[in-house]
Amino acid sequence: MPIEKSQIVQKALDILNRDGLEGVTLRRLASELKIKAASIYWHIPNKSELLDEMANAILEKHFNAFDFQSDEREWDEWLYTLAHELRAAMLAYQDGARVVAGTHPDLGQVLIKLWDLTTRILHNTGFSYGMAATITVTVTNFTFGSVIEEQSSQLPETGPKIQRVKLPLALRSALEEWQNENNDIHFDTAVRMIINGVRAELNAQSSKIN
Amino acid sequence: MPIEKSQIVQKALDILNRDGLEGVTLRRLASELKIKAASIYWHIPNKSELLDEMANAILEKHFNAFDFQSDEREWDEWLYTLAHELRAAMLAYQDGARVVAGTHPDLGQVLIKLWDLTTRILHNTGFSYGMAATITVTVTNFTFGSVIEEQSSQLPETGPKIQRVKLPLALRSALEEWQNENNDIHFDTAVRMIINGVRAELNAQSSKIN
DNA sequence: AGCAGCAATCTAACGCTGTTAGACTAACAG
DNA sequence: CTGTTAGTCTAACAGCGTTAGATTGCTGCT
Repeated sequence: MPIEKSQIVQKALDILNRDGLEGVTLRRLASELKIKAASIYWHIPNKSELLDEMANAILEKHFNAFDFQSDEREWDEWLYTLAHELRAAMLAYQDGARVVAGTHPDLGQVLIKLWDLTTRILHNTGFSYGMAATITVTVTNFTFGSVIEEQSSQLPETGPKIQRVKLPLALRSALEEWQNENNDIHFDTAVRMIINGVRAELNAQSSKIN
Repeated sequence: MPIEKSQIVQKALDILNRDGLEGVTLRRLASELKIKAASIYWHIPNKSELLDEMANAILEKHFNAFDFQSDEREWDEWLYTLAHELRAAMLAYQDGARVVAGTHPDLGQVLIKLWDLTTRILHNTGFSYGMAATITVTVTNFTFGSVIEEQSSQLPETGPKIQRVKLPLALRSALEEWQNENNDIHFDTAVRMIINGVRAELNAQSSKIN
C-alpha cells in the first residue's frame, strides 16, 4: 500500500505542530511514516515544495468551507475578516506564519483565491486595480509580519527575555501598558487602524472625482 | 595579530551582501578571515548571536549620525521617516530584512532606541503609552513584512515565476496595473495609508475627550 | 634567562541536515 | 511467463553548527 502525497503533508503538519519548524526534517518525517528519507523524493521534488504544500494545506483547512465567489461584501468588513481569518489559520500551527509567509504564491492556491476575492471587492467599491493590489498586499503583509512576531515570542525560553534588558524609560512604560492586554486585542486595534487608513484613501478618491 | 569581533561581523556582512543569507556559514566566514571555523567561537558564542550583531550593525550603519534625543517632531512626519529609513537600512543588504526582523530585540540596541523615540513622540502628541506601542509595532511589523517580501522576490530565478501561473481575472488585472510601478511607490502609498489610519485614531481620541 | 599564564588559534570529531545514484521488490499488463 | 513500472531501499556525498582538547605565541614575574 503506497503512501499518498497528502499523507506526507499531513504528517509533516503534525510534526510542525509538535516540534516546530526546526523539527520538520525529512528523516524524522520519513521515520514517522515508516519509510526512509530518500523515498519522500519519489513523491515530492524537494523540501521547499513540501513547505509550499504545507502552507497551502494550512490555509485550506481553515478556508475549506469558504465561498470565494461572493464578492458583494462590504470592503471594510471583508478586510477585517480577511486579516483575522488569515491570522487564525496561521495561529492554528506552531510557526504557522513562517511557513505560510515563506510560500511563493506559485502553488499557494488558497492565497491566490483570497487575493483575487479581495481585489474584486475593492474594485467593486471604486478602487483602481492597482490600488486594490496595494491595499491587499498591505493587509496581508502586515498580518504575516504580525503573526510571525507573535509566534516567535511564544517560544518556551524567549518569554521574559526582554524584561531583563535595561530599557529606556518611555519604552519601558509603553511595554508595561502594552503587556496588560493580549495579542488578539493588539492585532484587532492595528487592523482597525489600517482599515481606517484605507477609508481615508477612499474618501480622498471620491472627493477628487466630484 | 588577533581578530576583532567587529571584523568578524563586518566580513559576515560582506558575505551576506555577496551570497545572501544562505551563504553566511561559519566555515566560509572563517575561511575568508583566514582562520578556522572553531576559532569564531572564541569571539562569539553561537551563530544566532552573530546574526543579532549583524542586524544591529546594519541598523547602526544607517542610523549612525542620527539624533535619537530630539522628540519634538511631528508624529506623522516621524512615522513616515521611520518606515522609510528602516526600509532603506534593510534594503542596503541582500536579505537584510530577514536578518533584522529575526533579531530578538535583546541586543538590537538601535531598534530599541528607535522604538523608544517613537513611543516618546507619540506620547507627546496625546496617545497613551499602550496605544503608542501598538502603533509603533504596527509600523515596524508592516515594514519588516514588506521588505522581506520585496527582497525574497528579488532572487535571480524567482522573477517571472508568478507570471507563468494561471491567475484569476481580477487578480491578473490588479497585478498588471501593480507592476507598472515600482516597490518604492507601493511602499510609500501603503505607509501613507497606515499613517492616515493613525490620524483617524488620534481624531477619535481627542473628540472623545471633548 | 626561564618559567607561568593566558589569549587565540588549531585539529579532529560528533551528529545532524538535504539530496542523489543505483539496487531491489512487488504488482500488474500483454 | 516475462517485461515494465511504481515505490521503496541502502549507501553515500557534501555541507552544516558545535564541542573538546591540544597547541601556539606573547606578556609579565621572579
